Amino acid sequence: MDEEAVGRTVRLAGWVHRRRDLGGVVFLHLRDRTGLVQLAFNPDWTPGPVVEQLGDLNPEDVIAVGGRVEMRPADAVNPDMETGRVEVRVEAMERVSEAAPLPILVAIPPDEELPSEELRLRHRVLDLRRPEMQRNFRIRHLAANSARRALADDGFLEIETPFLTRRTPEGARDYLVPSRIHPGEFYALPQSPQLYKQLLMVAGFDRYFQIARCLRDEDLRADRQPEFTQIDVEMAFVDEDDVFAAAERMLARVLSEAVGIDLGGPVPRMTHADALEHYGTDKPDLRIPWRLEDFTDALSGLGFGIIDGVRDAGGRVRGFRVPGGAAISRSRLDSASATAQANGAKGALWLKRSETGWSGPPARFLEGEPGDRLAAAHGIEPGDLALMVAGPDSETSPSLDALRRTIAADEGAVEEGLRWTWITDFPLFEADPDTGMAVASHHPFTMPDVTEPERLLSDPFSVGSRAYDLVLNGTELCSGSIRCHRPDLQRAILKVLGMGEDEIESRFGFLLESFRYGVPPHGGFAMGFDRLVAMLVGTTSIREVIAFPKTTAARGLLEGAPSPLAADELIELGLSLR
RNA sequence: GGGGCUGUAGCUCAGUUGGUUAGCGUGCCGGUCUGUCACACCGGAGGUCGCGGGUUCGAGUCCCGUCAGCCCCGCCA
Repeated sequence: MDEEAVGRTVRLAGWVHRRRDLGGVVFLHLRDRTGLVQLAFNPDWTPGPVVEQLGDLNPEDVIAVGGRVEMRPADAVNPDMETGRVEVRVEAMERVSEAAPLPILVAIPPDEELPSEELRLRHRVLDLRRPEMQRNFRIRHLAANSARRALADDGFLEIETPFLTRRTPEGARDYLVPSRIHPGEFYALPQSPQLYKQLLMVAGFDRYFQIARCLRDEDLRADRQPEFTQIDVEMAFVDEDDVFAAAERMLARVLSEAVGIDLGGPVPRMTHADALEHYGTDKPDLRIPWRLEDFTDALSGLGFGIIDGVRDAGGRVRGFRVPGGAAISRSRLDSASATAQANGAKGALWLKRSETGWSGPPARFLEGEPGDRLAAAHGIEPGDLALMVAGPDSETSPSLDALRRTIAADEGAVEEGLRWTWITDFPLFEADPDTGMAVASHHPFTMPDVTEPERLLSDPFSVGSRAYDLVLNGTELCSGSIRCHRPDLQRAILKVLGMGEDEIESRFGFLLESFRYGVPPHGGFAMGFDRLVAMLVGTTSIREVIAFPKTTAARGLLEGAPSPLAADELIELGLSLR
């Protein structure tokens, strides 16, 4: 609908977005998925009955009109509107459907806040009509299409896997489906197609992908929904370089075709150990220029009891320099200390350097040479702040990660743009903090970086893995690994995780059995599609890119899910409630 | 499971140390207006202050509980 249509007689249908009744002449914005266009009603070209009917029109009525596309008068052009140079001079109109008064507005004035998310979800069909939401889902569609085409062009085959699956108690809680035919037995909805895609590799499908729904019965967040979508990819006869290249080819195409962004060359890599050392987290936000440093040498042995005590206990003083941060107020530093405590540390230490000297808790130990040494070793200039946490790395890392992110956000130190990185060389196992038991740091089907099963059993925590994550701006977007295709290593891994022979057989026997008949080395990844799209449209809540999301209490407000079952329905399923 | 924020008209919000009749904007209804685009102007209707209990002469305001939404921790291989 633009200049090229001028002079044409058209028939348009859509929703009444907004109406401006000037008495003799009436303007109306008609809206559909493609946008807005102005309808002009004027007694000079609009029949009387149509003009009369206009008075009854409500916002969100569905109407169909016939008329002629014309240029607007020069002084009535709206440069803010895509179709603002033209209008449709209406000669006929039909009111197709009448809209009741709206619980929430679709045409929200520019200075008005959005309705509460509760109301937006309850009246989702109205919320989704807003042009912003229409744009989100157009981008989601483009991204899915690009990913599918990119993978297909790369030789991947799209194959579907079951929704009704066997429960695998590792990992997240499963959503369960009672079997009517087998009372007392349950299907599990898949947390991911992990095992099936490995079976497809054994089945000879070389390169598989699926845009797959995954379901996990865990507590929710802005970036976590009970059902979410992954671009699930697996390939045989590959190493990490092959997987990264495939992921990057797909990503480059999605970014370029959906939103016109350039991925910008190969994604850099960082080891898990380096990420923890320099950023305190395995998903660093590289838009923040500050890196963690070890201040232990510069600050210990000066008589500051806290620091010397931590050092003697094997801990370190780590922190980061905030250029110009000396201007940060005492109260904000106090709240920084609270942030550190909320993340497991005893508190945060701070030091400000001015032209005349140091201030902050350790300042009195820094008179003269020690202060100069500190400044030189860590590049601390007058006007800078150093924010530090003392303790074991297990406490300082999460605290410093939180501090680095909150202070950077406060100070406007988060740079624009997209900063991607692969995180590699994860440990195979982590110790459960409560029980000390080994748990898989990625998942139990990851290839260890050792070849002897004995090494796994004797010293599991020293074993590395061939797992990797793709991190964007501090968000884990994608995760994967080269899989363990050796039955002996796989059994050893499951043993380390605390399973006996019988349990291994009953839960994963089908996988290990398949490995007996010729299994190709394989690996892959799963990319969080909702998070990717959220990033593409510029939001952090994946509810903005899911048409009908659940609330944080896992309810569907629109349809009213979940809902109770009647007694006879329970009986048919062989269930009774406590 | 834990912590925090929010809940007042259809919607977005204000509401002072507890005090008389709870307000602005928008939407809705009625009216005027022939080039608007958040049209403008005039008039009107609209309230279980989330719900329950308590303190008080008196509670939107204070206390306890509860429900809902959101954010975070735990959890999410």
